[in-house]
Amino acid sequence: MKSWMNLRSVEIFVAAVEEDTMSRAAERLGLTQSAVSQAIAALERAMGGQLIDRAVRPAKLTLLGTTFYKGASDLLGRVRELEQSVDLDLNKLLPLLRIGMVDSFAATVGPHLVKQLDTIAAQWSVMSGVNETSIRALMERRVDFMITSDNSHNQFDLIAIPIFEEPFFLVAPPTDAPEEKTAEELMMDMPLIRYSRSSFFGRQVDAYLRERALAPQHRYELDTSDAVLAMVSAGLGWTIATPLVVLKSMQSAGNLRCYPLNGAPLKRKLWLVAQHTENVDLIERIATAARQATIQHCVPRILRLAPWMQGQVGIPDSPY
Amino acid sequence: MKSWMNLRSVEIFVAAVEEDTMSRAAERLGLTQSAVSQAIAALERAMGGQLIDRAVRPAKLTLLGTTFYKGASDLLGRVRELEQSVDLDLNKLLPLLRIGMVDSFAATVGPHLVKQLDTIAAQWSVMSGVNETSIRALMERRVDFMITSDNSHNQFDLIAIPIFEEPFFLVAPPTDAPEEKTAEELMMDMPLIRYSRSSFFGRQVDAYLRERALAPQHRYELDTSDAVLAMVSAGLGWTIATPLVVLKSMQSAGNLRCYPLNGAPLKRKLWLVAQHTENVDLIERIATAARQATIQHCVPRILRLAPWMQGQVGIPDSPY
DNA sequence: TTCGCATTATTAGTTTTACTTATAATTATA
DNA sequence: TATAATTATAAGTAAAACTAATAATGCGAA
Repeated sequence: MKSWMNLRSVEIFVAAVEEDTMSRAAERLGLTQSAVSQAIAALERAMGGQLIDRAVRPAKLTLLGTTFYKGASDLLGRVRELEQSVDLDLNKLLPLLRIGMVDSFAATVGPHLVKQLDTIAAQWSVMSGVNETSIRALMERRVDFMITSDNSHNQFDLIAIPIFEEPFFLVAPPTDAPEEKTAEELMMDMPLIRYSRSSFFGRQVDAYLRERALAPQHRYELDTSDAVLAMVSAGLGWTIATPLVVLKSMQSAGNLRCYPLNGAPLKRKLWLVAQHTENVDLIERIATAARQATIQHCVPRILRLAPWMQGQVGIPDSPY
Repeated sequence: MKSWMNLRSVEIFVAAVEEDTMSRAAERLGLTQSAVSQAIAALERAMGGQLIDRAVRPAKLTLLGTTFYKGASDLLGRVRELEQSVDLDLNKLLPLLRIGMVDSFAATVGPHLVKQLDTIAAQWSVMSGVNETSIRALMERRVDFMITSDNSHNQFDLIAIPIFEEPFFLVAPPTDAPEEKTAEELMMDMPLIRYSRSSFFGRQVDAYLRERALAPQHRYELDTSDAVLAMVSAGLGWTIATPLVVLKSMQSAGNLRCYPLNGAPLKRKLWLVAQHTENVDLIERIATAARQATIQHCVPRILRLAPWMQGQVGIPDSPY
């Protein structure tokens, strides 16, 4: 059960193969020739077969040696990778940092986040298209980090840190009628302005409505949240949105009214997602900055917009 | 430069994560709780950060711990794989052994090889189609071993052991004329019976002819060597072949005459090819058996057929 | 709070392993 | 056959991995 292999002797053997002689391997590793000889002999004893044919000079690898060398040097490569992933010097500038963000986040928190982290990378590439914020972009290494609500990260081998949580709510045009209507009444009165189902956001909203058995008439379907909110603002109907989305579209949307949805609140969670080979300090630093920037620059504006949301927006609990 | 990682402490950490507590990990590894505690503390010191958050109970992994755990358990998996590739108990039967062979080998040496190795596997799958003897079949793991002349193994990460080497020669129908003709005269007198270019063998012959600037008329092209030799035997032309191919087609081909080719002899090398993760003892045992079977059962027949070939057929030097 | 329980940390001593120095043995080459 | 280069072996030392025993910590219950 206990494995006989240890990295030190594997490293010594690989050095011996690569340097062609044990003596040179010893030099490279800062050891005596004797140590190398003993380490390789021990390896051979452990695996029960010769790795090196010493009956000829220069010594040649046996078949066992050849196969083992391939696997071993591959293994050492992975060890180096794992080591690097836990100690990267963050005082040095990264040459390039590629990060994807859902567009509502990119337009609201994004600038503050980049400003705060400016010193960690010489060059930034911030992408906010739908394609660049799907887990696929991360898997295909088009981006290194991602702030997204796509929660399919748990199906893959990725690190995901919760950054921000915000409720969905109902957005309607301002009424001139003095009496307040409830969310339900509004939903009956006017048509739904829909998001395109090609976005994760749109599918999330659809799922919510289906779950509630709400099948409102929908004559309008648009593929950017700006356009959706502009329609609402023009009095053409209502929609479902989250604070960041509304914040982003403030200019184009003008005046809007926000109503809480009844029942258990549907929330959207934004995650910082990264490959698990990514350096940990770096992940943590980005996560911290993203949380801070959101709290500092957006939460106050959100609460001004809809005070009843107090306690519903914020940072979700850490999962690990 | 020298890496701080060692497999033992990685193993201990992984056990601790998987068993949830250090005490249980100690039990699983047959250690004291103290050893586990110390090993993990040492790891944390080496990488300069906490892996486990002990301020809460049950203890939770930190982010660093989470990322490290993923990489670490992956690494351990690869270590086990590497270990297994060098110690497989050949006294136990393999459940299934899939081996591809070029058809001339399968038909001549094949049966003797299988007979000799019968005890190593419970079930055999011997494949000799063109597709099953190309390196691709090995890369796609449709077969575990392969005896082939396809030499593209050096482009991939494969083990290749030379098994047998044999010269190409000219095959012509028996003449009734008492005077001996030279190979060149024969090639001028009669048409070439060609192998289909879809086989590796056919392409090899084509390359040879092109290199020699030989562009003989070829009216016949056939896709099995049996058919080619049957044509030759029927007096329709000449072809180029190797001993094993002729041996294989003896029955269908009847009487044939073999002439050496002039100039540097073109040889075909047969290799035993396998993934380098394959067990070494197994590779070596198959290679040895294949060589023996060829020498014992085919070389004598070849030399009876063409005594001048003495010294040109045999086992090439070992490369490692 | 205070106690008991479960877990982890620390200390000191022991065993094992990794390494060095010095010397012997092996192989290739002149 | 000597000699140059390389590898192996023996004996001793330093470092590490581990154990046993005990102390410290966090949690839940009275």
